[in-house]
Amino acid sequence: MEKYNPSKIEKKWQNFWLKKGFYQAKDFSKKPKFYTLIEFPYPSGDGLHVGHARSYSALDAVVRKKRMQGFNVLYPIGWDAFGLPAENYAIKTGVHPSITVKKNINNFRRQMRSLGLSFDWKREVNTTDPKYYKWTQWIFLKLFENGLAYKSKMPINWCPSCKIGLANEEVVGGKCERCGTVTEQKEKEQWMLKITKYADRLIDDLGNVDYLDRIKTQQINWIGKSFGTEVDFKLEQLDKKITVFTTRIDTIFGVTAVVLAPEHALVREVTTEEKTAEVQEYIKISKQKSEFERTKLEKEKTGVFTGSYCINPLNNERVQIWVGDYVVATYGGGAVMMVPAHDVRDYEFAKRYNLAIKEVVSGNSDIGKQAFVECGKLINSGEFTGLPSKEAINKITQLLEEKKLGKKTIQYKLRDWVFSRQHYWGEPIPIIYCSKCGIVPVSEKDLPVKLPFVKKYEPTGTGESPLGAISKWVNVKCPKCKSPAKRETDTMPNWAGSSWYFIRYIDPKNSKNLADLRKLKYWMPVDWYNGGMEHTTLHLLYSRFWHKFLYDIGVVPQPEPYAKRTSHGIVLAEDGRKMSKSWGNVINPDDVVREHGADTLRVYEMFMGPFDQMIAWDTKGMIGVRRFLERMWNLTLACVNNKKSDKEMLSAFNKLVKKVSEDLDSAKFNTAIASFMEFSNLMSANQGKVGKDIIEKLLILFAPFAPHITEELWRKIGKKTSVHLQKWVGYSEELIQGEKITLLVQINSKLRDKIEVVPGVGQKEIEAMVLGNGKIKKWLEGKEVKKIIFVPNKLINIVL
RNA sequence: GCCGAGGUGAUGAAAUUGGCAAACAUACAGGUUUCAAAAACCUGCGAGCGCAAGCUCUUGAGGGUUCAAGUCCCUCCCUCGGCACCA
Repeated sequence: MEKYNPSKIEKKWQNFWLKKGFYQAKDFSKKPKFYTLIEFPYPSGDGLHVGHARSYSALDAVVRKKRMQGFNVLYPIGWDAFGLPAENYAIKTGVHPSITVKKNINNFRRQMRSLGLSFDWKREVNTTDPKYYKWTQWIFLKLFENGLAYKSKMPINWCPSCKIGLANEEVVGGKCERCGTVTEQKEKEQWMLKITKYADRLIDDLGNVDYLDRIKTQQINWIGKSFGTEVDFKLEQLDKKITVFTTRIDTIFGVTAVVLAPEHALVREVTTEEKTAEVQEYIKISKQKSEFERTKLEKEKTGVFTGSYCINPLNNERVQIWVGDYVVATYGGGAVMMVPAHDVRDYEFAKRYNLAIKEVVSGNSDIGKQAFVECGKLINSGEFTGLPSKEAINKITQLLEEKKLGKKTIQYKLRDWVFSRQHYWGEPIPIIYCSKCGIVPVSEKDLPVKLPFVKKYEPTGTGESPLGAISKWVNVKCPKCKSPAKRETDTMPNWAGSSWYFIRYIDPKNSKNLADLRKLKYWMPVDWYNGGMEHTTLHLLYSRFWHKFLYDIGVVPQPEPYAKRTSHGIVLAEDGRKMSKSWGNVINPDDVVREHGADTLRVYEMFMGPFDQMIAWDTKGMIGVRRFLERMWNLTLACVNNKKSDKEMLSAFNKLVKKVSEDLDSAKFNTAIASFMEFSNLMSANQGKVGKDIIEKLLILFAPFAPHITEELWRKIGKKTSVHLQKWVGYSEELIQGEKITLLVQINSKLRDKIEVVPGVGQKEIEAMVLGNGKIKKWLEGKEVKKIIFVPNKLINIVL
C-alpha cells in the first residue's frame, strides 16, 4: 500500500485549486453570503508566524465547511504594509520601502499558499498601493469636510538624541527604543480625529453585535463613560469660576480644596503674588516629568497652594485653590473638588499637606485611618443631611441647575485620535497650507497624493516628517488662490489603512468609489471577524468609528461593520516565551510544512488547545497529529473496499458529524479534532465494520481541516470531482441514539452499576430491573429507600 | 487599585452546561517485531488500600445549596490579560 507522503501531493492540489478558481467569491450570487475576515498581516521580513497560521487555518476550516453547506463565501486576504520596520530598513540600507514590502509580500503569499488556505486571491488589497490609499485619503477629506478632523497642539514623544518623533510603540519604559535615551514630551500641531463624537454610539451599538463578552467590556471600559455633575466654584477675588467634574456631588459639603491640573488655564490668574515663584517652580518640575515618571510616581501626590480661594456654592465656605499634577488635565476640565474623607487620592493629598478631613457620608470605616468611598447616608450636609447618597446626588444636582451653578453631565475617558505621524512610510495627509487661504484640502480629483520616491529617509531633526526635507514635493500652488503653498508633511498612522480594508475587499478594483454600494449591500456586514485581543481598543474601535462615519455620509449601508468578533490566543515558543529571533526560539511554518506537510501543521494548530487561549508550541504534540493523519490514510485505503458499515459504527459516525458541525460553528477546533481521533481509534479496532459509505462521508467531513490529504484520498477511492465541491454531511439523531443506551445506577448518589437499556424506558421498569439486581441488592440490605430520582435515558439514583 | 479570563493527572487539555472527572494527545513504563535501533502495533498509566472482585479519596483553600457540584452561591489565595491618579 502506498504511504502517506504530503510533499508529493500538497503542491499538486494547491495549484489545481488555484487554477480552477474554487475559492473565488461571486458578487450577487443567489446563494446566501458568508463574509469571513481575518486580520490582514503586516508583511514583515520575518515571514509568516505560526500564530498567523493558527487563526488563518482555523477560519479556513470554517469557510470550507460553509462553502460545502452552500454558502457564497468571501474569505479575502491583503497586506497592511505601511509601517516602521520598512522605513527603518530604508534608513539603514537606502532600499526603498516599496521594494522591501513587495519582496515580503511575495514571501507571505508563497507561505500562505503552501498552507492550502482558501483565500480569494483575486481580491488582494495592499494599503501602500496608491490606488488603495487614494481612498484612505478620500476618507480623511470627508472627515475634514464634516468637521471631524481638526488640528490641535498635542505632545509627541521626542528623542533628543535621535532628533525624531517616536510612536508610542517605540518608547519602551520611557526610553527611546533604538538609543536608550530618555524621551521627552514635545508640543506639536497635529491632526486629530473626533472619535469622541461617536463615543455613545460605539457603546450603544455593541448591543446589536455578537462579540465575545470580554471584547465588549474592554471597549466599554476604554471609552469610560461616567455620569456626574459639573459644579462652578466662584473665585473669591475675580469674577471668574472654576468648573469641576464629580461623580459624587453628594460629598460637596466635605470639600476642603479645589485642585487644578498644572496645565489648567486659570492657574496663572489665581496664583497670588507671594506664591507665584513657588507655583511656577512646581509647574516647571512637573512638566519635566515624562509621562513615564508621572505614572511611576503614581502614589506620590504632590501639589502647591496658589494663595487664593474660591467659594463652595452649597455652603458658601471659602475653599483653598491648589495646583497638583495628580489631576489629569485632559479629563473633566482639569479641575477637581477635593473631598479627602471620601476619595482615596484626596485623602492621601490631605494627609500630606495637613488639610482638613470632613466626614459627610456616614459609613462603617474609620475616617481617621482611611477614606470611605462608598455610598451611604449624608451627615454634616445642611438641608441634605440624612439623605442616602443616590438621592442626594439627584437633589443637589437639581438645586445647582436651578441656581445655574452646575449641571448634570457625562464624561468619557476616550480621547480624540491623534492622527499625525512624523514618518515617511505612511499615507500623506492630503492637506495644503496657504499663507492666504489657510488650511486647504487637496481636491478629490487630485487624489492620491503620492509618496515621493527619494534617496534619503532620515528624519529632519526638527520633529517634522522626513517628507519635510523634500522641497520639490512640499512646495505647491494653493488649489484655491494659486499662490505658493506647502503640503502637510505628516503622514497617517498605521491604523488608517486597516480601518476600512474590509470594505475594499468587496470591490477592490473600483476606481470611482471606495466600493460599489450595491455590492456592499450584498456582502456587508462581515459575518465573522477573528483577530487578536490586542486590537480590541485600537483597531477594532477605530474601524467601527470610521464605518459609522461612512454610514452617516451614505457610503456604506450599515452602521456596524462586524456582526461577530472572536479572538485567538497567541502562540508562544516551546519554552513558553514569545517567539523572537533574539531568543532563537522561532518556529518557521516553512520548516514544518517541509517536514510534515501543511495538513499536519493546520490540524496541529487547531488541536493544540482552546482557540482563544495563549498556548506554547509543542513539537512532540505535533508529531502525534502526523501519526494521526497517517492512520487516517491507512484506514481509508484499508476500509474502502468493505461493502457495508455496521450499525454501531454508523451511530458513532453520526455522532461525529454532529459534534464536528457544532464545534466548527462555535470555534471549538480542538475538540473537533479530538473527535476525529477518537473515531479513527474506533475504526482501527473495527476495521471490518467500516464500509465505503462511511469512508466517503468521513473524507468530506475531514476536508475542511486537512484539505490536501482528503483530496488525494478522495481521488484514490475513485472520485472524479474535488472533495471540496461535495455537499456537507448531514446526520440523523435516530442513528446517533442507536439501539441501546447505558443507564447509570446510583445509590446515595454514588455510582454502583450501569445497565444497558433501550432508549425511552420508564421509571417503573427500570426500578424493577434495578431493585432485583444482585449487585444492587447488597447495598440495599437493611436500609430503607427514602426517595428515587430518575432522569430518563440517563440515570436512576436510589436515596437510602 | 479597578475590569476581564483562569486555577483539573508528569504535560497540553476534555467534561453534552448540575448527572460516569480526566475524552483526545504527549511523555513515561512494559511487551510484540528486529541481529540491533528507529518506526509501527499492543497493554498499562490521578492517589491510596487490596492477590483479586472491589472499596475509599481526588478538580487552588475553606464553607454552603442539592438526591447529585469541576460546574451554582459566599469567603479567601494564586496566575495571566487589559486599564491605571479618569475624581
